[in-house]
Amino acid sequence: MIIIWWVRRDLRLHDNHALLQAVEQSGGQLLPCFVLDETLLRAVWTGAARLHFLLESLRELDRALRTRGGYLLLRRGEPTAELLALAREAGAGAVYFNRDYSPYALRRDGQVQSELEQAGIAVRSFKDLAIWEPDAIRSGEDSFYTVYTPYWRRWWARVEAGEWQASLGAPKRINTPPGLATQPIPTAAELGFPLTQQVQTPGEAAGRALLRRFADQTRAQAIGDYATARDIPALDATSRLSPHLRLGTLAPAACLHAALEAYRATDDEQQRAGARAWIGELAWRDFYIQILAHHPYVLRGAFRRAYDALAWQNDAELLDAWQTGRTGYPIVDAGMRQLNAEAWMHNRLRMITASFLTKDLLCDWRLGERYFMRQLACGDPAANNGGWQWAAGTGTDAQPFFRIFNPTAQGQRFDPEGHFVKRYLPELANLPAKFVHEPWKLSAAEQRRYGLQIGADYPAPVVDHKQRREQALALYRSVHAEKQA
DNA sequence: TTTTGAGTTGTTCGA
DNA sequence: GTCGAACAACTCAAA
Repeated sequence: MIIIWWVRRDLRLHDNHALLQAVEQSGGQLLPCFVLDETLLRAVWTGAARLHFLLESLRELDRALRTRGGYLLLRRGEPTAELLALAREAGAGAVYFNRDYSPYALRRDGQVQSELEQAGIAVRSFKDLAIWEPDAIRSGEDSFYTVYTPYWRRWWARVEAGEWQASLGAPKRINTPPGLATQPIPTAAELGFPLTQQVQTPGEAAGRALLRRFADQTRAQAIGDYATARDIPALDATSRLSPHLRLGTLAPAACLHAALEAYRATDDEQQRAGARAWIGELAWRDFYIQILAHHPYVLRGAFRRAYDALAWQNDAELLDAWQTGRTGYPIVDAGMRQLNAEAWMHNRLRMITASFLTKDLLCDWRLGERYFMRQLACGDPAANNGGWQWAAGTGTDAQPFFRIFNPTAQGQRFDPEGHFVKRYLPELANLPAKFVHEPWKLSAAEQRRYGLQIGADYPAPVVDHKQRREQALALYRSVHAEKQA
């Protein structure tokens, strides 16, 4: 039987559950098909960087398929219609794909399943995107967790108990019938999304190489140092795997497998803590996938609905200053300029910039959420929404609302010498460490000495943190008072 | 059913 | 400069 492998956000040949099953069941008679869905091209959350990463990874996937006797079929249009047409054209008896859990994906996949089955075509889907799927981790009451820590305990207990197993490997030989209609893979620019960012290398080979670099016990010790070094943005101490996990050029299962090897290979408690911290990031990913699957309304409003009443100011000029990295707070601006330049931002900076937009600029977290989605190669609705709601204090964990990041203190704590800030704000290059996170404190003479005129070469702070902090506290208190009323 | 302990990542203030 | 307490109340999860 010929089987269609419906390629979605699993752009790889290794460790791919739907692909492995499809090859096994079809004896290699496989039609790998990606449907470029016009709905996604029109979505407000789509950005050039992620589209570029997707398309170039598809190009690489096609090349990899060709070395094994196959090729990629690219279709454009509505997935149900395209898959149905392809199945009829090629005489395929089944469609296999890996499950996805966003509201849009669930709706789309449900429709594909029912319409194809009505047409006599079998549909099978597989766990692949998550380590544990949304329904898999339940509390004692058989309900779903909404707090991370107990979720993590259960998640990790099941892994440690050996309940989790990956099926790893790649098909050696694929036989795709020749002569089927396929379209050339376009570039992002050809689809109306000119690329302006320096995006990291897409594709499966790059993803696997990054994981090897990060997990390699003998050389980098990167996983082992992760727990402490990951907070220093000037260091290259994070895995940089987020876009690969977003588009599936690397398997989450391969990540967990590598991290468990590192974890089990040592008795050194710091090393184990580092590995566990990184594994925790995979659990966070599952956690927010699960939150979105069970509470799809979070894409429209606050997880804790009372916080929908927050009266944001949404000042357009302040939002623009934040987006373009011109707030006058160096650690915030460096983070935003990293995002704009590279379609990626260090996690510590994501927290700092998100806190600043919501609690210093008093802008709705959804404005930041949308901007991140457009700019990030790794932008994922579940993780991005979870992160923003956490920063805004509207989300799953009961973060005290008075936990407001101080951009100066955060800079001094996590970038004490200003190495990171200076990399993205060259105008601050001559400043001594003492001033690098508060350049507005330079006297006129010092501004001349260091070649930096505040207000001309670099902006004065657009808001006063101390004052805005009080305003944010009052804003959140007002919602709290309303809840009591 | 009731009770109890705890909750990713922080800041400020005053001793 | 360092340290500990205060900053609120609420909800979740499990005993």
